[in-house]
Amino acid sequence: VMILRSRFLDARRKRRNFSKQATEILNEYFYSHLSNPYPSEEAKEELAKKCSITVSQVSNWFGNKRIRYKKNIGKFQEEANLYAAKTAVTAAHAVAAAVQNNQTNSP
Amino acid sequence: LSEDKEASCPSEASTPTSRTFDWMKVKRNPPKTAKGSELGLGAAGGVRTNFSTRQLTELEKEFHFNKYLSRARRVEIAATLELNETQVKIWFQNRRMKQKKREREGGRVAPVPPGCP
DNA sequence: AGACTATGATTGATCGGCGC
DNA sequence: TGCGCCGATCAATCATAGTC
Repeated sequence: VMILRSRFLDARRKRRNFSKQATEILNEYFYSHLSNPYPSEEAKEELAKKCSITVSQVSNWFGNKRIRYKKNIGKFQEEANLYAAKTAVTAAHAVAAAVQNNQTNSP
Repeated sequence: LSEDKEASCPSEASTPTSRTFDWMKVKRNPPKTAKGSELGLGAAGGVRTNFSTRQLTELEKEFHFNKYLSRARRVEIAATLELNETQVKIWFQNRRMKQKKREREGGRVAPVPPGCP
């Protein structure tokens, strides 16, 4: 197998990391759906659009993320808490906004 | 539509985050690539087989001729390339999916890489 | 510069569902 | 009851990008 992996055909493998924000969006979805991180085809399309990447890349990202996450959950603990807190803040803002609406719409 | 809440029965106590959900426990059965008996070679099953360049070239050539294989053709190719009929079948299966994927998102721009040389 | 790690892509093979 | 296929996923690996 030391046989030269004539993968020179995979020149397209010239990988480029996703933008910081794209990774941010993907991680946000992943950790806010940690109980079932399997986005539907529609969700993948939406994420792809937001991240400016292809649906396949979104699939690859989740595939790699799931495997690597369960391979070493501890290694992602910090990251998990970070995004958990982030979504909590977002939720808090939503609640605050809802309250505001309530006060202004139904006095 | 309500979202998925408790998709399963995670393990016992733990922090709100990082509970062990069922998807994290999923384990695939090892490949059963054992060809007949394989007494002589140690290419036993349980391991992902690496197709040689020759095998891939032949399979690719055949694929261009037929996207789908007949039973007879499959037997022929499997014998010629020293692979299981299942491996040949699966290869074509995967190859078709790969083709579909390339067609699906293949029609895009990018023929001109701006600054490179 | 070199070693080590993070990460996107590839791919042989599995899983569940469908049709015959 | 079994087989081939599809679509999604797994899991191991490849090759490169990033960090130290």
